[in-house]
Amino acid sequence: MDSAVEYDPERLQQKWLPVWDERQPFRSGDPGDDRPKKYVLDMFPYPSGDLHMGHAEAYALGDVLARYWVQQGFNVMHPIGWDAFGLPAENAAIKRGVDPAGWTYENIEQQKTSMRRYACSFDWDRVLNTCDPEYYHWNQWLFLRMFERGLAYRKDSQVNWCPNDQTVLANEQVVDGRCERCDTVVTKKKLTQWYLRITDYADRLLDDMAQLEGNWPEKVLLMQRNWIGRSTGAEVEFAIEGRDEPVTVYTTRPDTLYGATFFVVAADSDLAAELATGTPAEAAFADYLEKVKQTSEMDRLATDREKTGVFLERYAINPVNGERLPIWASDYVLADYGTGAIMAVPAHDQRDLDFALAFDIPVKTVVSVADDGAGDPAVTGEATSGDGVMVNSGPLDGLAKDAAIARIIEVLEERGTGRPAVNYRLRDWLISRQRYWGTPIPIIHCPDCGEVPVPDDQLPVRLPPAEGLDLKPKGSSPLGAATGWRDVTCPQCGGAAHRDPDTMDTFVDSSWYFLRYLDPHDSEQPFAPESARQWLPVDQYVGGVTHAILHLLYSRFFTKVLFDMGMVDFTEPFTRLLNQGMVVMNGSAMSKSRGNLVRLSDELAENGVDAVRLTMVFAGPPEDDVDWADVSPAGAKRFLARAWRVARDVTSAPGADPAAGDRTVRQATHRAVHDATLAVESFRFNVAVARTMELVNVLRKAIDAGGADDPAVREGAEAVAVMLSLVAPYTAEDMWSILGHEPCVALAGWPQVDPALVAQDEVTCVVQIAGKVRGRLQVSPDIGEEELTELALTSEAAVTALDGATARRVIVRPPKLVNIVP
RNA sequence: GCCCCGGUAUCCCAACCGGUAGAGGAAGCGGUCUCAAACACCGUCCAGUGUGGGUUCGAAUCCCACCCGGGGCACCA
Repeated sequence: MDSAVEYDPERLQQKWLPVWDERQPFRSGDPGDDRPKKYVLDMFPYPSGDLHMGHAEAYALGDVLARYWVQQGFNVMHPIGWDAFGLPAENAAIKRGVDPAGWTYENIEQQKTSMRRYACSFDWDRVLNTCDPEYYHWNQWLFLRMFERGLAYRKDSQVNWCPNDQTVLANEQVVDGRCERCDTVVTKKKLTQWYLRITDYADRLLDDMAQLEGNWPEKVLLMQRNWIGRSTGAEVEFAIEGRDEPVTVYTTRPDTLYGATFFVVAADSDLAAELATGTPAEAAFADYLEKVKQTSEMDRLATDREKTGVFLERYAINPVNGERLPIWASDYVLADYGTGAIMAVPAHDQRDLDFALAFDIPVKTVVSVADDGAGDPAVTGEATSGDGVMVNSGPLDGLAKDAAIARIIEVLEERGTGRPAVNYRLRDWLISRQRYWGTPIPIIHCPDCGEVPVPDDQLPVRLPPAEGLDLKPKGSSPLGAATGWRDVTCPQCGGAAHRDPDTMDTFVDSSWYFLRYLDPHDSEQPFAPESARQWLPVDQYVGGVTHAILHLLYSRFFTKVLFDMGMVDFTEPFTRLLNQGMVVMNGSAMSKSRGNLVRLSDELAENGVDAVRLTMVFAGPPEDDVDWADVSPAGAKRFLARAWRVARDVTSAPGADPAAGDRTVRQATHRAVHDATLAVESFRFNVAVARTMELVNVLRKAIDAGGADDPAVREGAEAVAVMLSLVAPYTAEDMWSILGHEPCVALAGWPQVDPALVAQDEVTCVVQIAGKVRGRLQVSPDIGEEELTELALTSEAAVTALDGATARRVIVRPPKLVNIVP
């Protein structure tokens, strides 16, 4: 051993990083590796600046699992890459007047260096950057395959527009009416944009969640279910007076059709405009529409907003009873859900009731709600939406809700004026972005041929250099100004044409990156299907809950499309999901403006990589937030030093037979390993660490009591080194070395547990009298029920309590408890 | 408003199927080391599990109601 007799994290980091770089213990691509596979995936980072505390937590947690599976003898693929396209990088580049590419690659290099030092078990041969042409080439290729299948299409519609970022946003990127990135209030704009037909997959996205049940956080599944929002009901056709074509509405409550007293069309729909034209209400409608357009998305979302609308002086005819229903235009009906028109049943729908009461429209009860005293909705102002008995509903009278729904659908189908229908909240995924730093959409617009795909052999369509382009957001893509890039000849007719100037949403990049890790340099295909069969699906995915809808939903969608294309043989990409919490400070998110930012680099300098990693893992359950004010990296460092000194103080030779050692110490070791194993497998990493600490305490005491040369102490110290290798790789490696072993401790193998040493020799049995602990017995763990009863009844506590009487009842739970009820 | 998760010592957190409430850490306090201090080491104090009811021989754990905190959904017909 050298002169280093004290624990020095900095020294260990400098000592071992080069050794690992040389030995590459985490390579996963070796042919002939016959270990069973595990694919452990961390969500890849965005290269905006250096790594921060949030990265430190996420990657520490993922690494525990990856390293654990390696120790358990698996061939673990644990890759890392960079999600390198996107607005933050571009905005930062604009601010500094530099090229987004240069800026991005510099950040990637910096993060890569930090990441290596942070010592995660990544396979560095598999690194990918989504902004590399060799990556986005395959974004374009996949886009074209979707285009061929009709899954990528262009349409003109009202889209979400962020006035700050000057680009459109997907529905998923609008949170509470604001831009997910910059918090600006989102407005609407009518634009022709590219969409991916994710709605075609709505049912499968919903139904395949059964595969994930129990392996994904319930919360995430619930959020996805809500987001997809499947509802079942019926379409009903209403004839319109003075119009040839009927108008179809969607309703989940066709049973209440007899209760319809008016009809509403979305004010901003084409249908509303058409119906208003030529009526006395035309001017009033125009005024109203103007007002609606000025209402921001924010205000529109307010739940207790007053109902507004305008009567169009037109009537719809109820197909079941011929009643004339006045047609109103209102903004409480959405143009892009269902058909943009509804039948209004005020008695049994709160929104319709609010509207009816505001405009003095009759309310007609058709469901008699059970005798719970619910009054007439028109009087109480409370619509009754529950089950009940149908009344005033012709052939439906007397039926309950479900029967009435079935019956009315039959009636409508017979007459050809209705049918069962399913609707979704989910909308198609808008992927066009009017920004520079993204994947160019590989379509050429030709005046004669229309939308022409760029031929595969001309991919990738590379981004033109940013130099000379004005990247400032101005509502149209900067690429449109790159004339040399934009103007091309049509691949079909050879005429003058131009490239689509938009770039793809960066969520396209991350929707399939887990497949590209198989071979990030494959120049023939996005990934090799046979490699996918070997490695996929991902066994363990680790990432923040912020992506509960967006990224995870899109990835699931892409996977199903790839399945349909025959490129993968599974339908769900991520078998198990762990959501880690955030790192906060004094209960709130860290931010510069709040002044509560903790710099990762400071923490690493102060306490070392291992102590920071340990702090993250030990703070609590991984899903919980880590409050940096509540944890103690200094304490973590102290513990690591204690553990390290235990190894230093071991004097027995490597290979000494532990069986010759102290049995109590051995029991402590085997129990610690046993418990830690269960804890890691169930994501209770903090508990696994606590068990390791406990063992270190035992070993310290044993050494201080003269056991430095006890082979059982060596056995324990080696177990500590291996267990610590999941969390504190530098410390663990050095301990392993001090204990006389060659690197790498990461490959040492998880310690075998001897069940005989885990079992207790003797356990304390509690003797309760009427549920209260009154005595204790030392008994064998496999004591029989009868023997234990006998022992308990003759124990001092029992004899005193019973005072000669017979127990009324004796509950015996060997070996730990006897409860005597006198 | 609806749904989900959580409330255990001063703080962060453990507690397998209901069976002795405490594993681990932090802070505090006392001590050892030191000229002194820091570090380190040793020892030690601290709760009856948010509140109220119920089930049970027995409840932190199961059930009901409520309070508090966090999260999700919220004109989707």
